[in-house]
Amino acid sequence: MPVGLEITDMKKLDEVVATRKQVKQGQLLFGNGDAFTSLYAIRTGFFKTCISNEDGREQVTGFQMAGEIIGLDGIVTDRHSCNAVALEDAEVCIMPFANVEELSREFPVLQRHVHKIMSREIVRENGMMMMLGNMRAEERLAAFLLNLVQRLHARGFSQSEMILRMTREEIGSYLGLKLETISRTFSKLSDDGIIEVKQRYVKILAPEELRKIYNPQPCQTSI
Amino acid sequence: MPVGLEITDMKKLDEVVATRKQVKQGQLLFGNGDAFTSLYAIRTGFFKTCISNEDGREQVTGFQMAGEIIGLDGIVTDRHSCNAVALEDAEVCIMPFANVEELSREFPVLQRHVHKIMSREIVRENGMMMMLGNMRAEERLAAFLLNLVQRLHARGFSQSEMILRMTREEIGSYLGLKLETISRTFSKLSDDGIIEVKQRYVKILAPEELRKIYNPQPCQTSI
DNA sequence: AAAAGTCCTTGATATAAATCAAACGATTAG
DNA sequence: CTAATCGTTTGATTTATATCAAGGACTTTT
Repeated sequence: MPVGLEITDMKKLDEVVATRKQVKQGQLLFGNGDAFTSLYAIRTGFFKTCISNEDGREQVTGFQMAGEIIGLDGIVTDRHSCNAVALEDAEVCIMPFANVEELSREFPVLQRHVHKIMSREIVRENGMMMMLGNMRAEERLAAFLLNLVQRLHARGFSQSEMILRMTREEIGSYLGLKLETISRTFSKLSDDGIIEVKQRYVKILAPEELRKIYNPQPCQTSI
Repeated sequence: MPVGLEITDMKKLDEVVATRKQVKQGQLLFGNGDAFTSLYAIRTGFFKTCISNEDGREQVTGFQMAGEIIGLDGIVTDRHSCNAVALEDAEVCIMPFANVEELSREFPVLQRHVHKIMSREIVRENGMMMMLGNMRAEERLAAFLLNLVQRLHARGFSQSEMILRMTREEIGSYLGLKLETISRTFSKLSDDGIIEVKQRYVKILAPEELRKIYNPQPCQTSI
């Protein structure tokens, strides 16, 4: 799971911000099929993005927090292809994409910045494909927790404790697992003394152990 | 799996093309860690992109054919984070990214085009997350075959027959399955009269059946 | 404070896919 | 032409996770 310090994103994009918008917990910022007009920089709060199948299966494609940009999925077809749902009361800056493009033509630094944001998302999703295609439940959850706490730490929060904003079911959807498996894996990590879990509260007791689970040593082969 | 007619990509980007490059089957166009300088438009041939873990697990992140653009992963860190391997002798146009950005500032149409290419890749990877997180082996292979034949058809090839450029193992890596499962699933689809398979040759006999597997009807609930 | 609704945990069992193993077919090298 | 290699198929068995089921914990409503 690639990580980036997106916390400075907002600063550089301040100039293109037109207005702000409040989104209450549980509300949609945008939904599948909505016309695409703007990117959104999260100021406060926490979002999930998810897509759903014709037959109703849902896949969470990401969790986003302050300083991160959502809405990039809409550029290609001029319609959004996912739902962005606030998992807690949130505020976003609306950045009309026409403005972003206009200013990007004027300021190469902004242009490069926009390209990096999109490339970062591509690389993040490459990492997700590796997780979903190759890793076991424990590895996926370890990677998820490390990524989440790293991003929170970059925003000034603890590097070991956090309050999850999402349910076990949402974590499971993101990681390609069922909620029972998430729960069992939390319990396993807790039993092993690697984390402490109490509902939405998670404390990482042994970050090195967690990293080892995520990056297991290859088996030593003789000669 | 989202699809797009990327066949026109090259035309619009013709102006930024500096030079061409031949890549022999099995050779790397670029590799993980290489400095990022350029995007590449495939003129002829077929590529895979893949990433690998510290412990050696490999994940194929995409298969690319004529008209498609590779190298977007390198923008964010100025280094490539995946390997691009030619699965058959290929020729690419090298598009130095500095040129792409310069001309994008000059021509809004090109700027929009570049943004759409990146957004399309993000949306494609969202679809892959849905596949890897939610679908069964048969559904994944059906989606894969439909996507592949659709892209080939957009390039003037048959809409029912194709020669696969990749091994069962590479398909498996892409779809998060083992090669034996790919082989068994091919056999299953063949036994069901939906496709005809003979090594790398695949013919789709019942495209509607294949689409039904990909998009299974939700169970009819009473009332 | 009781009731209702979510969300979470844990146990028992089922299942899809992985793994292990062997043989087969196609292609390449000698 | 034969051997060797690589990719593929198929069978037997194992395993990780899903599914089904029940109860527990917290939160909100009344």
